[in-house]
Order: sequence, then structure tokens, then C-alpha cells
Amino acid sequence: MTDPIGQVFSALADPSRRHVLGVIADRGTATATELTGELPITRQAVAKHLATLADAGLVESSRQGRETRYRLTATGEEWDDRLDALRAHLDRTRGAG
Amino acid sequence: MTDPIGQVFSALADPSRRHVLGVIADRGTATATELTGELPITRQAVAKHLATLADAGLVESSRQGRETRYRLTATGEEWDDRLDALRAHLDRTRGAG
DNA sequence: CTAACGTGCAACCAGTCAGTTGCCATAATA
DNA sequence: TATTATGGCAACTGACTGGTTGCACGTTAG
Repeated sequence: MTDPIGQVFSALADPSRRHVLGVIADRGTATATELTGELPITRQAVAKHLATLADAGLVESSRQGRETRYRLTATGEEWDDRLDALRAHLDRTRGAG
Repeated sequence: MTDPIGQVFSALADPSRRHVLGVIADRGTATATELTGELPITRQAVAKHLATLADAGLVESSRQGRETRYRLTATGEEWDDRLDALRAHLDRTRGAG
């Protein structure tokens, strides 16, 4: 795609993907199989989400033996922080508005 | 939708919608018909985009006579600024990386 | 009143997307 | 080597979406 901004926003638009991002941020690293335990979807679906996040430059992977571990990129960490701030902002704005 | 964050990201994921947001930011206000002149799509498509942006809380409208004028909300202005910063950030990161 | 303008609604189409199931390959272990 | 765990690939489905066309409704100008 020739629209990196759109790619990032599309990636973050999906709640499952934001959840995945958050879990990886908490754990430091995670595999697709581990993440499947945290979501009500199949491993294949998680793998697709991880591929989307990787395409957007938010996570990166490295294979160690038979498992593939994912971690946040610098951009992914920035967005994870920004999401926390955004949630807080919405709580303030809409919750108290 | 019960996912305001997802709504905002979905809205901003589309390049036409980001363009609309930018044009309204430049002009102060705009109508669907005016915006149609700035995009290679029909007025109906623009109207749908405006509805999406309004649902996400990024623009608001008021009807004056036979025309409906749109302007940015406070949230919409914040995001318009953030988009500029993000574009600059990407130019630095990817352009010079 | 009539014509032209601006808008809104509804149906329709093609493409994308989240999710599933099924299958095959590779790596660790008994 | 046979078994088990971890992944990746491919096809399929239902829903959503960006865009179109067609039409009807209110509003302003002749």
C-alpha cells in the first residue's frame, strides 16, 4: 500500500488488534498461540491480525526454533501509549461531558 | 457503535475522509457540494464520508436554508493537527531512515 | 408559479475484511 | 522414528464499505 498513515489507522481501527497490541505491550513479547488464549477467536485469525500489525509497522517478529515471537516496534509503543491517553481523554470528554 | 476509539480510527483510515477533514480545516466550513469539487467522487459519496466523520465526532453540521455547512469539532481539529505531525514524523522516520 | 439548486434517502455493485475450517510443513520430545 | 506442538498457506463465507445511480423533498431565484 502507498498509504502508510491509512495503514496505521486501519490497523488500529479493529478492537481485536488493539487488544493484541496491548497484550504484547504488557508481556513484552508474545506468540500467536499465546495471544489466542486472550481472545475469543482462532489462532489463524490472530495470525492475520499480527500480519496486519506488522504491515503497518507496529509489531515485528522473529522466529526462535518452532515459535515466532512478536514484540512492539518503537512506533507500536508510541501508539500503545497514545491509545491509553486517548481512552483517558474520551473518559473525560464523553464520560463527564 | 460502542467503540468510539474504533470509530475515530476507522474514520481516519480512509484517505478521502482525511482529505475532507483537511479541506474543512482550511476553509473553516464547507458544504458537501463544495467538497465534491475537491475530490474525484460524487456528492453522495462525499455525503457518506461526512456522515461517517460526524458519527465519529470529528465534524458537525448545521443547516442554513437549503445548504448544510460542516465544520470541525474540537476533536476534529486536534486530529487534523495530529495528522500533520504524523505526516512530518513519517517523512522523517521513513524518508530519512 | 416555475425552474434551478442543494440535500437526503434507498437500492445496488464490487471489493475488502474478519473469521472459519482444512491441510501440510517444520521443530522438539519420548 | 513416531508423536506432539507451533506455524503457515489456501479456500470459503458473511458482513461491511466505498462508490454509484435514480429519485423525491425543501429552498431560493426569475
